Amino acid sequence: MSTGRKSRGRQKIEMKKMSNENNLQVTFSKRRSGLFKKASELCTLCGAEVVLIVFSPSDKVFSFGHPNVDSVIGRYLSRVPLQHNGTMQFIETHRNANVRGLNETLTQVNNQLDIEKKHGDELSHLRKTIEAQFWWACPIDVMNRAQLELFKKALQELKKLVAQHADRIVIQGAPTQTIPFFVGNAATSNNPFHPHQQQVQMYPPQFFQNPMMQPHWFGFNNMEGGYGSTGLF
Amino acid sequence: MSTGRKSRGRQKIEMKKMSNENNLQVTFSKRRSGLFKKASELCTLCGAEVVLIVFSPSDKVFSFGHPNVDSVIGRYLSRVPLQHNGTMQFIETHRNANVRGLNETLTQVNNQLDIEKKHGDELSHLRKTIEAQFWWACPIDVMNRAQLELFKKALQELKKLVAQHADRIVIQGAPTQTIPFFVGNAATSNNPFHPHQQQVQMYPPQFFQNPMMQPHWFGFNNMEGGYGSTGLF
DNA sequence: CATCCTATTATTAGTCC
DNA sequence: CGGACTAATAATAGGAT
Repeated sequence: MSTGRKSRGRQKIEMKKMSNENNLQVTFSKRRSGLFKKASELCTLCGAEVVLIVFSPSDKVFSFGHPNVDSVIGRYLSRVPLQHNGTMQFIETHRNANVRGLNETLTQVNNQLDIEKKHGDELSHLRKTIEAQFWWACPIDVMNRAQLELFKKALQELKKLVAQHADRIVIQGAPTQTIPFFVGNAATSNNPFHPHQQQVQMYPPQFFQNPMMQPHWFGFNNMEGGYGSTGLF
Repeated sequence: MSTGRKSRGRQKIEMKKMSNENNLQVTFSKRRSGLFKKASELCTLCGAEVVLIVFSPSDKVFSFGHPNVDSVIGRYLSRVPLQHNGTMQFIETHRNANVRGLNETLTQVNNQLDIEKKHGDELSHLRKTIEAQFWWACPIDVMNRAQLELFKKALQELKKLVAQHADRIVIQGAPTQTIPFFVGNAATSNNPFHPHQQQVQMYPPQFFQNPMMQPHWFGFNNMEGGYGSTGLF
C-alpha cells in the first residue's frame, strides 16, 4: 500500500549464513517446514524410509521418521560400525518411539480439532449471516426454481460434510481429548494441512497422571550442557 | 523430436505411492537429490545441525549430516530415554498397527479437510452470487404454492441441522491456541558449509533385517524442552 | 512469531540420451 | 541411474498484518 507494487516477490539470496538474526529465524522456520514436507513426500511417493533430525540454532530439536525415527536410525546404525549397539538399547529406543508415535498422533488430532474449530466458526458465521438476512426464507416464493435448487443442494452438501467431520472428530478425539502438555509459550498451530511439526512430550502413563509433572528424561532440552559431542552416548 | 511439442512440462502428481516402478525410481533420485540439497542449505543458511538418512526402496542408504551424521544422531539419542525392557516388541507391534490405522485416518481427514475448505469457499461465493442476483431479479416464478411451502420447510430443517453441527464442532473444538510450538529465538553458530558436502554412503542390500520395522505409519515429531522444565533427577 | 500475499526463483514431471 | 531440456508447479524472500 505504501508503494504501488505490493511485493518484490521472492529474491535470490546468497548461500551463506544469514547475517540478519531476525531474518534467519524466519527463514529457518519456513525452510525447516519445507524440508520436512519434502521428506514426508519422498516417503509417500516412493516408499522410502527416512529420518530427518534438525537442531535449531537455539537448540530446539525437530524430527521426522518414516516409519519412525528410531527404527530408521537403528537400521542405519546396524550397518555402520558403531561403538557398540546394545540390542536392549534399541529395543528400548524403539519402545519409546512407539509411545512417542502415539502422542504424535494425538497431537495431530488436536491440530485437527483446532482446524475444525476454525472451520466451525466459519460455518457459524455463515449461518448467522444467513439467519440475519433471512433472504432465503422470507421471499422464498419469489425465488426462481433454479435458485432454490441450487441453494438446497449447497446446504445438503454442507450438511453432509459437516456431519462427516463431526463424526470423525468424535471418533478420533473422544477417547483422548488430550491437549498436549507443553512447556513453551503458546503459538497457533501452523500449517493446517501439513502438520509437520508438533511438540511432543510424553511419559509412561502409569507414572505420571499429571501432565505438569514431566519426567525429566523426556524433558529433553533441559540439559543443554555442551553439545559438541563428537561421539555417541 | 518425436512429438511436435518438446515437453509438457512439469505435471501435478497425486501425493500417494507412485504406481509406475520406473517412474518411481526416477522420482526418487530427483527428489532425494533435492531433499539433500535443501538440508544442506538449511545448515548453511541457518547454521542448523541436521542429519538426514534415506533408505531407497531398493535398500540403498544415503546420508547427510552436519557437522556429521554421528554427532547429530548422538545429540538426538542423548535426549531420548533408553530404558531396559526386553519384552515390549509384541505389544509394540500391536500398538503400531493401531497407530498406523489412526494415521491413515488422519491422512484421510486431512484430505477431506482440504476438500471441505475449498467447498466452503465455493459455498460462500455461491451465496454471495445468489444474494446479489436476488435483488434485481425478482420474477415471480410459477412454482406452485404447495411446493414452495414444502421447500421452505425442507430448507429450514436443513438449516437447523447445519446449525446443530456447527455448534457441535465449536463446542468440541479445542481452544484455539492449543498446540504450542517452539519457544525459539535465534542463536549463532557459524559453519562454513559447502553446498552438497554430503557424505553419501551406499551399502549392499544384504545386511541385516531389523525386526522392528514393519508397520507403515509415520509422523512428524518435534521434541522440545521448555525453559520452565527443571531437572528432576 | 505465525500468516497472508505476491512476485520471483527453485524444483521437478515427463521424456530422451 | 545420472544428465539434459522444457514447461509447469512448488517453494519462498520480502513485506505487511
